[in-house]
Amino acid sequence: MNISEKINLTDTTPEDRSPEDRSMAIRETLRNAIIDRRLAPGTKLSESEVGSLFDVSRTVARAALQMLAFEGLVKTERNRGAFVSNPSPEEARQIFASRRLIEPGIVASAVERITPEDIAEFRRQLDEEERYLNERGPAARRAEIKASGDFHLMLASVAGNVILQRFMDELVARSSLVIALYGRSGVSSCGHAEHSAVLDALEKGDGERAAKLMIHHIDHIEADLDLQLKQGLGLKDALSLA
Amino acid sequence: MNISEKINLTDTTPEDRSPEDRSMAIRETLRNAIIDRRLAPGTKLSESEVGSLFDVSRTVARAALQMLAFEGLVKTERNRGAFVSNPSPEEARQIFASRRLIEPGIVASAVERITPEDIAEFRRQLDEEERYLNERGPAARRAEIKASGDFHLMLASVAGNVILQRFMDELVARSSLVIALYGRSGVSSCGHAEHSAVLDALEKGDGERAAKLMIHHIDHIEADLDLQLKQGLGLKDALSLA
DNA sequence: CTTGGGCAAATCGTATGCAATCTTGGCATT
DNA sequence: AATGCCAAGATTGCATACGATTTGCCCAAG
Repeated sequence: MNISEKINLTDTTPEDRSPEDRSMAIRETLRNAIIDRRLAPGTKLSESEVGSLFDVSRTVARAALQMLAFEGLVKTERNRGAFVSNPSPEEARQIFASRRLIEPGIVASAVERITPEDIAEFRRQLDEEERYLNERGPAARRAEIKASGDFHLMLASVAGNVILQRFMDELVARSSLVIALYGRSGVSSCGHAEHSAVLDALEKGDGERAAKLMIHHIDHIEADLDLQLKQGLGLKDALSLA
Repeated sequence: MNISEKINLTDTTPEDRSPEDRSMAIRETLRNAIIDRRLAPGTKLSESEVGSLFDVSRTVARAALQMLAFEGLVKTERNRGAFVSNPSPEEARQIFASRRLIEPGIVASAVERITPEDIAEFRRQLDEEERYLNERGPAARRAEIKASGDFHLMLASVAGNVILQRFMDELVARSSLVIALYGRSGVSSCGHAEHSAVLDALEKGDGERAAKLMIHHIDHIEADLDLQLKQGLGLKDALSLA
């Protein structure tokens, strides 16, 4: 199967494609394709394929894949290639444990720095979320998941700590993979309401409450997963390759 | 100045130098050189220099530098090269803010998983710390700083969350850079006692107290820094290049 | 003496070639 | 029929070559 159909090469604007750093642009495009599930876990991303897709040499394609490997979105196997990550249930648990630790802190910072303009921006974002929520079809689903993650990333951005922001970038992206693999229900139907609630608390300056709501939100997301570890077998990776 | 004298190429054992992943080994060696200050902030690390030093091509040297750039230990400037990071005071604050957020959580996980064998290992580690503390000379200083960071990394390891462990890897390494730049006193003379106190609390199973001690410990480290922000100029990077 | 332009050196960005390694299909053997 | 083995194909790992960009120096002009 050719992955080219799954990748929208135009979702990075042409002029951000500055004279340089094409590998960064490729990383971004692949990242987006992965987090909104156009590229399923287990998909092979060979250097030559990626390279020819973006019309660059293997060198720069490789650089992009290395970056993705570093943030845990792809796994590379020696002399075999790069594959979209297939997080284990244990990894999933650790991802959410990390989020439970970090996000309340982000909320606490955000409540002190958020501006009315930020609030308005958040409202727009939530409206968009809701719009996708009411649409049908896989495209809307994907957009909804993406938008849902963006809420958390915007929050991290408002918090103003670029290090935590990068950590959240990684955690949100990997969460999306996990949800793709282990999610059971119609995703975050509850998620939207919870996002709103967090934002309301932030607007009132009630950081305490916002943090609590955020933890509950994360709990709910994780509770919606089916993380039975039918592990113990090393071949479960092979089985989930499909 | 040649950086070769500053790098101990043998500090990775020859046989861990498996048939492959030389870039990983190079990254590790450079990392160690950076975090214990043999390579000062601002030092230029050109691809060819690193390559010839480790007797590899620029390709693999470049991969190592990319990884270091990803974890914030070096900064790369387009068409100019890679330089050991020169964290700004603001970055320093964000690093410690992140640690204040993450480390208490790590302690909380660790207290539930720590074994008597772990405790013994920690004691050994603290003894080593103390030994360096009582020695004189820059080498002992460097070793002390390294050992002090290792305490936090061991804790993360015991906590059992590989994601947080990786975050801590980055934060501890960058902290070392920050201390090198902004530290004022005889480093962690107090640090050792505080490490012991945290361990004691862990041994007693008092996670609450251990977490509090850890926060105070981080506060003390940061309080020892001189983080006056004479910023506002974009060229401050150039000034601090020395 | 200072300033501006231009040339040379150094360094990075990228493409490509070759060797090593892994996978796959078929064939022989049990 | 099942298993083990071997050769061919494919893919990565690495090195090197070439072009682009930046830097620093030197010299000339003011």
